Amino acid sequence: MEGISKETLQRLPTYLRLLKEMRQQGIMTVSSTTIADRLRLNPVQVRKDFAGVSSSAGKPKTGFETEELINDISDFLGYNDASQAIIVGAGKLGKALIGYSNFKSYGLEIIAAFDNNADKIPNDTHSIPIYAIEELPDFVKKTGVHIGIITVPKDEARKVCELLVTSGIRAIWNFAPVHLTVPDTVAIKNEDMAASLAVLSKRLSELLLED
Amino acid sequence: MEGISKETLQRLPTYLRLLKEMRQQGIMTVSSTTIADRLRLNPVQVRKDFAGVSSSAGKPKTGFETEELINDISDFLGYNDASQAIIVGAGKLGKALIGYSNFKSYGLEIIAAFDNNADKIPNDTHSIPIYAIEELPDFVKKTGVHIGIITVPKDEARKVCELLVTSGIRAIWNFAPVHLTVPDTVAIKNEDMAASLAVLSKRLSELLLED
DNA sequence: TAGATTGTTAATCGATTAACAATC
DNA sequence: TAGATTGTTAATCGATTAACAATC
Repeated sequence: MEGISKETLQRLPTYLRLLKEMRQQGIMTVSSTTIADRLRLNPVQVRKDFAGVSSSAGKPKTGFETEELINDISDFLGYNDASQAIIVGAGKLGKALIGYSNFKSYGLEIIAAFDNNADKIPNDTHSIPIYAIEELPDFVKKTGVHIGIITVPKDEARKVCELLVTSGIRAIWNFAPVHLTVPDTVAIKNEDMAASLAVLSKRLSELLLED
Repeated sequence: MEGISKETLQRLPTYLRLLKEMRQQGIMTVSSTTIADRLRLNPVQVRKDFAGVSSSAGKPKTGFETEELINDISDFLGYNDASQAIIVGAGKLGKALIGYSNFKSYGLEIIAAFDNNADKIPNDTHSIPIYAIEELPDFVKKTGVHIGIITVPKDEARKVCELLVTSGIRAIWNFAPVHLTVPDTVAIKNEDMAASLAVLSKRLSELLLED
């Protein structure tokens, strides 16, 4: 229960995707070796990760039941009971995330968007309402929503973050290119494209040197 | 030079942002303690990270020169000579990334987009051309572009990835919710929203339990 | 000088992996 | 039975942090 490291936690969604893919192919049972091969991981690591979240043991010689693993991991990640979230900033990135239908299968349901120019924004395609940002605090209080997603330009991000915190939001997913900090009573995940890009670029330049 | 861990590498862009912010405020010199406080890190870690990328030492009692650090980190990350990239998939997310003007300051220049329905896509706002996907291999060969960004729906991602690899792309930044694997001669970064969300959700539920 | 801050060495911590007995 | 695969203990590896002398 407690023994799950952050690293394990981050691998779980990847396992889940692969397992679902395998299930679709009619694969009923899968070994840690197979999974490790597909994901370029160590089989011992895979087994340890599974042991942390799944009560059902694997069988020597056969491996794990695909279906059981899918259930256990989904449960552990809370994919079966979605949490509600609001998003602030209905620009391109905001809309992309709103339209990203997969979120629901990841246990996240975006129920409303907020924007400075709520009235100017054509509410095409999307089924969720867009409100003026002034209505945010009341909305949060009324609905008790816990998660806020920030997709505003970087100059507004800090202000929006504060507003979310004072309104009672308890978890913030920040896509603006600023490092936001919050009180200890609030969880934050700074989604840092620049950091990802740095890793990729570095590997690329190593590869190019090898040629 | 080689001594840079992946973790350090990922922290560098964060340092850089903070340092630039400070420079704008006219702060000429900064201590590792100050930076650590702002970013919730350990000051020793900050100093070690700096030592890995910057030749200029800090001065006891005063700290580091903001400007020098900015230069050294920017150089190290290659932000001063942008790499060219192409993007495959000009849907909402693709357009959001294309329009994300900040990339250039991160050393990434997106020079063209490719899409199944290139002709149907209104090439609004954006200055880069959108081509049919069939033209991708020739384009890559002609321009020698190294980096490919995948923003197609998940069912097409694998196919697109293969196309990129066979066309000669050497680094792939994948935003589709699939775990892609590539030959060792190609660098890949699977941008995994589900993994980020898992970490955030877990912290949130821990917080809510504390209440 | 006294005090803040540096750079570095050593200790700690945690995650990954190797080794191996158990078992289907 | 023989062989593949499991779960777990111990060894390894690497990153973080504590301790501290050096110095502006």
